[in-house]
Amino acid sequence: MSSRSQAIADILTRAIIDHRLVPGCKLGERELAEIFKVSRIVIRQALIRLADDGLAQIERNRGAFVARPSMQEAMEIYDALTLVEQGVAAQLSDRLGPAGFAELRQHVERQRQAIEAGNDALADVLGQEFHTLFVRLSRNKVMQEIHAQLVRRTTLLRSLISADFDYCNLLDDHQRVIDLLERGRLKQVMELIDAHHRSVVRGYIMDRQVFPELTPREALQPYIDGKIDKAPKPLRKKTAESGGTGTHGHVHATK
Amino acid sequence: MSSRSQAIADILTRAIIDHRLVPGCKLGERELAEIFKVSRIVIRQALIRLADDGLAQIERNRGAFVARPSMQEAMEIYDALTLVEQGVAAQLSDRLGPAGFAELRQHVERQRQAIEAGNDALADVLGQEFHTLFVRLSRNKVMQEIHAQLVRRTTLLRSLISADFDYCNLLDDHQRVIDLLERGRLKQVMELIDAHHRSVVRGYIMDRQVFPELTPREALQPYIDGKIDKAPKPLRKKTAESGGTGTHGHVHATK
DNA sequence: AAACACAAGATTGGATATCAATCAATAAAA
DNA sequence: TTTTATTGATTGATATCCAATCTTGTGTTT
Repeated sequence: MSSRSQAIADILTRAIIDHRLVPGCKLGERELAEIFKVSRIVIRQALIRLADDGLAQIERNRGAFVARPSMQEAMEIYDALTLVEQGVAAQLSDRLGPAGFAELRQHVERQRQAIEAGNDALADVLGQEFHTLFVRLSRNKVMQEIHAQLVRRTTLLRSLISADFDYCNLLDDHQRVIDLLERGRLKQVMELIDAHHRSVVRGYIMDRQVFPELTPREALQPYIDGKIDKAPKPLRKKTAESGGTGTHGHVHATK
Repeated sequence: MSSRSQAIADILTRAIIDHRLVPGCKLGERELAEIFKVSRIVIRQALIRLADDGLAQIERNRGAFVARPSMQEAMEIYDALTLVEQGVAAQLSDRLGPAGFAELRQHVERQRQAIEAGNDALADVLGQEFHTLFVRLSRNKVMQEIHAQLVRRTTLLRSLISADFDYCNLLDDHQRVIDLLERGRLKQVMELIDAHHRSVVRGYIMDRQVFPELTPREALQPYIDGKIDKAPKPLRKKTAESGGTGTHGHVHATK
């Protein structure tokens, strides 16, 4: 079993990517120590890990806060993500066998079903996981870790914006990536990946102010109680109502 | 000023990439605490940072050691580095202006002079820095940090191998990358980057045994005394004598 | 009333001492 | 010689304490 501080860092990470802890939220040592019932030092170690991961920012003598990336940094993160996924696509275009393509298609199918069922939260998660699966097929653990970190940071970014996503578009993109990749159309795949991420960034309107709806204690309690474990269930306020027909749950950017 | 643990992590990182601390070397908390004259807690925090960076490995109840990457991991690191630099090259092929090209050429010229002067250590460092400069020109801080971490890990890898490098070949590669990039030959640039890294990996013969020549105390003392500060001066046992003519310092893999 | 200065309180960064759990290595027994 | 116990050392973690610094609230001055 790994260390306590790592476990706490994992929980904090989950809470952040679940948008239960929003950017700018103070992560006080004493408060967290009480919540997790550990000493302040363990909390500090966890916060160091979060800061190294880009999810928290530690200011000397002021404490740690959930990171509040600038628009500039948001762009850089998406650029980096695009670069990584394009590179992986290039590698996979040579090396990916039928089993790999099958796995990708199966995943897309699962997401399609989630959308049909109107389960936006699940669809959101599956949409993210597609990218993770994509990179995992490269069989490069180092690359996987880099990519996972970037994905976490993009997930954090979503707390800062008031846009939502069009799951169908994203899903179609995934489907097309698979098709193009299988037919060896690498150039088109890479353009699609670029466009895919741009379509996400385009909707970004950074509201510098984010209102925390939960105190850290409220945000973290479910994880401690074990009420939230493996299956990610993001807490997202949907700004547009989710699709009612059950077949095409389009959700568009608001404002 | 940043935290003490960060400063110590930086020193340890420097000591590792300078090959003063070799893979497998035990990083005992008590010992390091005495060396740096801080408490064990600060050391532990520094070690956490190193582990997050992939330079150290923490085993529960056993302590921290300088990372000893497997051959598999070494390959993955180089693959990731190739992927990143190819991606950056693709970005730069659009966006890099004359000033950027001038900066690259100037750097290569400096390395050429170092080689002519027979200063292998400096040439080595400059050779590394070319890659860093290359990525910096992308103006993406997120990407820079990812790349810097990968470079640190490749530098660590060099402690594990008995091969040395042919500076001229690498320098020529750098020169050619610039030329090709300027002429918009992106495809060739990317092939060259791939070949460049492969030529490095090809010489890898991992000796699982590495003999520490310095105790941690000996390895770290110079940094504490401030005798080694900014300019990296790697301590490398050259397995072949450095070029004597002054114009072509070829150094080949041994054994 | 607004601006500034200053003191009190709170928080972080770090030190020290202490304890339990675990690993490593030696010593003892079969 | 192999196996088992014991001992010692190291890590993971806690509690307590202290100094430096930041925040805040108050009071004074203009």
